[in-house]
This record gives sequence, C-alpha cells and structure tokens, in this order.
Amino acid sequence: MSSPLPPLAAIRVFDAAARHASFTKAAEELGMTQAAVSYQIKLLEERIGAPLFLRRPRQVSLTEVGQQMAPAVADALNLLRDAYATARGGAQGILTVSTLLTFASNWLAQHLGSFHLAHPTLAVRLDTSNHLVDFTREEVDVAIRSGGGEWPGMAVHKLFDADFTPMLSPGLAASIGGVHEPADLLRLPILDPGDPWWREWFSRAGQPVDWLAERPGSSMGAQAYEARAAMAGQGVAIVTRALFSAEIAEGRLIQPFDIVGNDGNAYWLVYPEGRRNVAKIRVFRDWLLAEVEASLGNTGPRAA
Amino acid sequence: MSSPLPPLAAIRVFDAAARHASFTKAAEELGMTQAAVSYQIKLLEERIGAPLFLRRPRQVSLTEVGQQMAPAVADALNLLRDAYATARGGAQGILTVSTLLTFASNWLAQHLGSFHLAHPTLAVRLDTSNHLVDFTREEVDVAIRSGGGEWPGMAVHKLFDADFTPMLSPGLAASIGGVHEPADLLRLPILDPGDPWWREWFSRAGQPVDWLAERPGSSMGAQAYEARAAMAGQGVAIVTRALFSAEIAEGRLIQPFDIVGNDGNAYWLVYPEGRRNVAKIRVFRDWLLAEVEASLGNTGPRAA
DNA sequence: ATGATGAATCAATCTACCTTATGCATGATA
DNA sequence: TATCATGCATAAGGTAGATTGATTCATCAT
Repeated sequence: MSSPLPPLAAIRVFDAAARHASFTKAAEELGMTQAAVSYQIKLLEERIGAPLFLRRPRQVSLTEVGQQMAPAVADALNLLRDAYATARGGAQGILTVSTLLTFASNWLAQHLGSFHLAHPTLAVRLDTSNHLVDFTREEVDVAIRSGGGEWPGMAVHKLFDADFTPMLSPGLAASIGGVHEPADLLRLPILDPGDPWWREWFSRAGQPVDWLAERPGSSMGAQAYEARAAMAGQGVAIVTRALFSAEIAEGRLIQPFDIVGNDGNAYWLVYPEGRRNVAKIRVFRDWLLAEVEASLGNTGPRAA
Repeated sequence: MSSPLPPLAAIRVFDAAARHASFTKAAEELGMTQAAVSYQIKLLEERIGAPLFLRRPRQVSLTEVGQQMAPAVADALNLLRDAYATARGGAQGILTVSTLLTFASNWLAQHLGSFHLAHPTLAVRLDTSNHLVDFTREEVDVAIRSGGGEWPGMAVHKLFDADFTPMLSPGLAASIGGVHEPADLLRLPILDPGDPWWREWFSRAGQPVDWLAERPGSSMGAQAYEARAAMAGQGVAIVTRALFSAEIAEGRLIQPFDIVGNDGNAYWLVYPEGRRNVAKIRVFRDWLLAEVEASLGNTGPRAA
C-alpha cells in the first residue's frame, strides 16, 4: 500500500537547493556548508536513481526529474511548516488550568478578568476538580494544588500559605458589641465546629477546645459555603485567609485576629518541569505570581 | 516569510505512531525500537511545546494538538511519497542514449526493435552526436563511445573492436570474377582512398601503399555513406566490420578477407560508475551486451 | 593571465539517533 | 490478591551518517 519515504533530511536540502538553483545559497539558508548540501543531494540522487541537478558552469539547474519533483516537495514541506506552526501556535491559544474548587471560586474567578485584559489572545479553560491531575494523561497545562510543595518532576511556585483564621460578617460582630478577643467568639454560633481547624486555632488563641466536637479532616472543599453563611451573618467560619482577601477588602467579611492556624499546607502553582519555558505557561505563571502578591499586599492582616 | 520546519525524522515517527495509536506498533512499522519512537515523540513534543499524545494505560491517544496535526502530516508525507515514487519511476520511463552517428544508424537502429519487445515500458531516446557527452551536465543515461576504453569515473563495457576491413557488393566482386586475394581489390574503384585505414589495411595485407593518397584522420563518421556506395556496387569501402554484420548476413555486402586493420579503438558502452545499479541502465546494459554478442556470433568472419 | 565563483571530493570529526537494558504503571488472569 | 503481560519512559553507550574544513577543478569575468 505505501511506498517508502525519501530520506527526509535530503529532501529538505533539495527543496532549498531547488529554490535557489544554487548549492551554496541553499547551504547558507540551511546554516550548513556547501559540502554538506552537495553530499545530501548526491545521496538523494542515488536513492532516486537519477540526477536531480545538471551541473552547469556557474549554477546548477534542475533536470526533468528534478523539475517534476520540486513543486511537490515544496508543497509537502509547506504543509508541514503550517502544521508545525499551528501546533506551536494552537498550543498557545488555550491554557487549561486544573484548579481546586475553593481556589477557583474564591480567587481565580475574581482575578481572571485582569489576565484576559493582559493577554486577550490566550483563552483560559478551567478544569475544576479536587483530584490530583496527572499531566501525562490529561490535557492540562498547569494546576493549582494544595499540599507540601513536593511533587517530583514538577516545577512548583508557592502562592500563599494555607493559613486559616475565623471570619465573620461586620454585622454579626456588631451584634455583640464587636469582637475584641478570641473568647468573644464563643458567644457566637460556630459554623462547622467539627472542623479540626477550629481545634487548632482556638488552642493557638489560648482558648479551651474540649467543647469542640472532634472529626477528622477539614471541610476544605466547603469553604465557599461556610464563607457565604458567615457573610450572611449566620455565624463564624474558619477559612483560608488568603482566599477571602477580596471579601475583606469589600467589607463583607472581617478577620478579627491576626492569629492564624496552619496545618503545613500551602497553595501551589504546579506544572511539568519540562514545560517551564512554554510561552503560555510562562505568561500565566508570571501573571499569577504577581497577582497573588498584589492581592495579599493590599489587604492588611487585620481588616476589622 | 517562512516558518521553520519541524524535525523531519520525528515527523515521520509521529505519523506512524498517530496511525497506530501505539508507539510499539509504530516502531515495528518503522523497523526500530519502541525506545526510539518514544524518544522522537518526546523530542517533537518539546519542540512544539505541547504534548501530542496522552499516555493512557494500555495505549496512547492523540491530544487535541496531535489530532489537529496528524492529518496534515499524513497528507504531507503522502505527497512526498508520491513525488519520490514518481521520481524513481519517472526516471525509469525514458532511457537516453548518447550514440555515435555510425553506431546509431548501422547497428542500434536495426536492433532496438528487439529491445522494445523485451522492455515495452522503457522508451529509448537516442541522442545522436559525435561530441563526448558530459554526464554531469547533460541529461543522458548511457553513451556509446569509441576509443581506448579509459574514462575515469565511468563504467565501461567493450562492445567490439573497431576492426576495419574492405567491403564490397557481391555484384561488384563478381564483375571481376570474384575477389580472391588482396591484390584483386586494386582492379576495383577504391572509395575514399585518402582514408588512413586503407594504408593500414593494405600494408597488413602485404600490398604496396605508396599509390594511396595520404590524409590525416579517418572518415569514421561517413562510414554509412561509403557503405551505401559500396552496396550500390560503386566501389570498395573500408569500414568497421562489426557495424555491418547485418548487411553481410543479408548478402548486400561481402567481406572478402579475414584480414582486419585496427587502430586501437573499440566501441564501448559507457555510463557513470555510480549509476551501475539503476534499473533501466542495468536492463539496457544486459540487453546490449547480449545482442552484440549474438550479432557478432551469427556472422562468421568470412561471409563471402 | 589572473582572480573570482561555485561545485566535487576527501579525510577527520562529531553528534544525533538508535539500541540495549531496565524500570514503572496498569490491566488482565488465575 | 498475587502474578503475569503489556506498553511507555528513561539511562547509558555505540555507531552510522552527517557535517566540516581544506583542497581541487572548471569556468567565467576582468
């Protein structure tokens, strides 16, 4: 069914030589020596079994066979050039980000607008799920992960520590005359008191913790819902501070104390080591790090 | 204007891998190892900046980028395959033979018919001229030359020695009661007595030569005309014996003596060393040598 | 004549590619 | 559940083939 392919390196050389009608010029274009061009052409001619060029005094010219072959070769190579270019460019058109649900809804969603402004040609596709993506088997460019920052073969950039701290609405705080010390919180409804984060935080704050229910595993994924309840004034939530800097800035939530708990995790930008220099990844990384920096900077720790 | 070409070796591998959706199968098709395929794909992916395959458990599958690229690559490679195939085949369609005028008209013309019968798909184009073709600057596949058989870089096959000997028509011979010894010729008109071949031949035949006009250079190129005159009974011609074996066989000429002159030349089939194994050249060479052998064999030296 | 240009050739070098060997993950099988 | 089979990735190493640099040769221009 399929005839053999010609030696492709020689084909590339032939194309250049045919276009220039000169081995020397072709060598220049290809960044090699005239000798190498001569060698490759000879090779191709031997494979074909017929000369491709007539060696005239001051220039070479195509034989009939060469004339017949040159346009087809040019077409084929142009096809390849196009396909290659679009593959490289096409890859730049869409950036797929695998993010944690909490990060997507509480941070990325609000900030992506500025990214689009800065890079209007690059569409961002969010892939929101909490499972650990495997870059080798899913079409994902970068991921936001929380954890210790140790993933072999991955390039990682820390976005912020997963510090958690109580949050509540200004209205709720006012209802008891303001929240001035940790003990004040005990007079308010605690949202999801089973979350181990509470235990950790209250002990850091020097408060008794024995009254708290004990339940393994934090409710991480549900932070958005708790925060919503807190903003509605239904109680005090304990959430990752950095994820709600916008709400604090807007006055919808207050962080009454600097005291934070931390279970050793942080949020990270992660992508395969080998793709460090891919344009769209570089662009996103630079933007994200700068944006995170800014969003942490302009909300002082105590915004109450 | 022109974007860069992708690494072509990798492209060839990609095409196979995409078609098979398997690196292992691709490796088989290409006659290399799975490791080599893996290497080339990885190389291409790095150049493109995006994965081309998703590595699923028991098989690989194309990413979006890969899916987009595969058909274009397939098209391009098919173009190349076609161009290559026609270049190889097209070269086989026509065989250009540069021949000496005398050989073309006195030998080739009569024998080419059998070549066409044996190889109906191969058209022979005769390029009849007496100048020494330069294979590097003219589109010629093989040449018939006369000379010493020493041409550097050329493959040569001797067809026959350029023995020359007198020839005349049977009628003319009969007009003097038959030609039995060299001296008998002196009673007949000698065609072109200035040809040095006569001098050489008569001296070999033990006859005086001082009566012959002296002129440098033989009339080689005019042998066909002299032979025609001889056949018409106008005199005795001295010509290259082997070129007229057909006329002897047909009884239109007779070669009265075995005695031949020879100036050291022979007729040769010549072609560039490097093209020894080109199919059409091999075919022509084999046919020509066999045909010459036969044409010399079935005309005994003395056909009078 | 003389020099300039462009290709062929040769020997020496180098490097990109391939192979071998191995490891790893996943499905299939018992 | 343990074992086996399959398929890809990776590392190390060797080699063929490509490339270079120097030279030659032929031709054309001055």
